[in-house]
Amino acid sequence: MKFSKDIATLCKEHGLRLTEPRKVIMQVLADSSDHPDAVELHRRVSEISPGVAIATIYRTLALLEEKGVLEKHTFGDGRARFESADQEHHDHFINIETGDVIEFRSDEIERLQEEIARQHGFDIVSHKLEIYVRPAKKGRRRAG
Amino acid sequence: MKFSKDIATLCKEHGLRLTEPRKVIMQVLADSSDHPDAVELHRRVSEISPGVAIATIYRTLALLEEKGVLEKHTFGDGRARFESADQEHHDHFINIETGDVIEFRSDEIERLQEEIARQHGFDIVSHKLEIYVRPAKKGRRRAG
DNA sequence: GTAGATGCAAACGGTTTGCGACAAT
DNA sequence: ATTGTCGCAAACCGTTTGCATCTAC
Repeated sequence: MKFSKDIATLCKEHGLRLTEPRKVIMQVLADSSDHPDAVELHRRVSEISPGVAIATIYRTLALLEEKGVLEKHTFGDGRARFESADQEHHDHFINIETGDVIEFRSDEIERLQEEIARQHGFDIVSHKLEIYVRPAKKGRRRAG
Repeated sequence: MKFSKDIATLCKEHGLRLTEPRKVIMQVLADSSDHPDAVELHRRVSEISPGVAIATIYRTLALLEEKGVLEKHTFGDGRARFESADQEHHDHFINIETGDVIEFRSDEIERLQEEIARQHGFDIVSHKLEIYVRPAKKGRRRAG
């Protein structure tokens, strides 16, 4: 996950103290290429800094979301996942066989959404498109 | 909410006993034009049949989902909501000012999703598009 | 009569919070 | 020194489950 600025700068800019738990949590996020949930994040953080409480993970994530640094997503399974908010908006494929989350973007879909919302008399505040997929298997006829 | 068949028939067809709680739960669902969550459903059921436990609500909903009679949705707030599964697929607007859920359908968006999934080497299993909206207010400059 | 369904209460899993201790500024 | 942050444990909320009882078939 890529942040717009380095960790110390992000904290300073948002009036957050640069504490050890925060450094580790943000570093782990920065080093993650997937979308870990809080419990998985806690596991990874604990490998580096065993004392960090899961409450601190949640508080830090909530804080970073509040500051607009992270975006929260909930992909059906009840657990929240986070990603950097400074990226361009995108949607997600969720590979139901592996749990992997893959990002994609379609300007055409974005545009259609705007159009449909307008037709219904709405302004879009945000949206979420999740496509649950499995790897394409040509000629596949039954589940295997 | 409209079911494809009457309640007795639905139960019989799926090997479910036609019990009093089930009759009431399904009747309340049939009479609902919105998408109540389990707790709200329990509240409505309790007005008619005060003895029904919330566990029975959950069990009945899970059973009906399993039998393909209902579809489960989770709109961000953590609570599951249900709708009849025999309708044509559609997506949802969620009015963030009122909590109302409005259904819509766009064949064009459906088609684009298929196309993009194919480009990524995926088969779509299901998908979920939720557009969080507020009523359009022309010239609106600040929140009110 | 029997298996399935129910009510109750306790358990669950993810998340949040109150509190006193602690440490970044 | 001040105030934000921390770890801990308990609370929370929606949901699920074990168990004894009940009831539709």
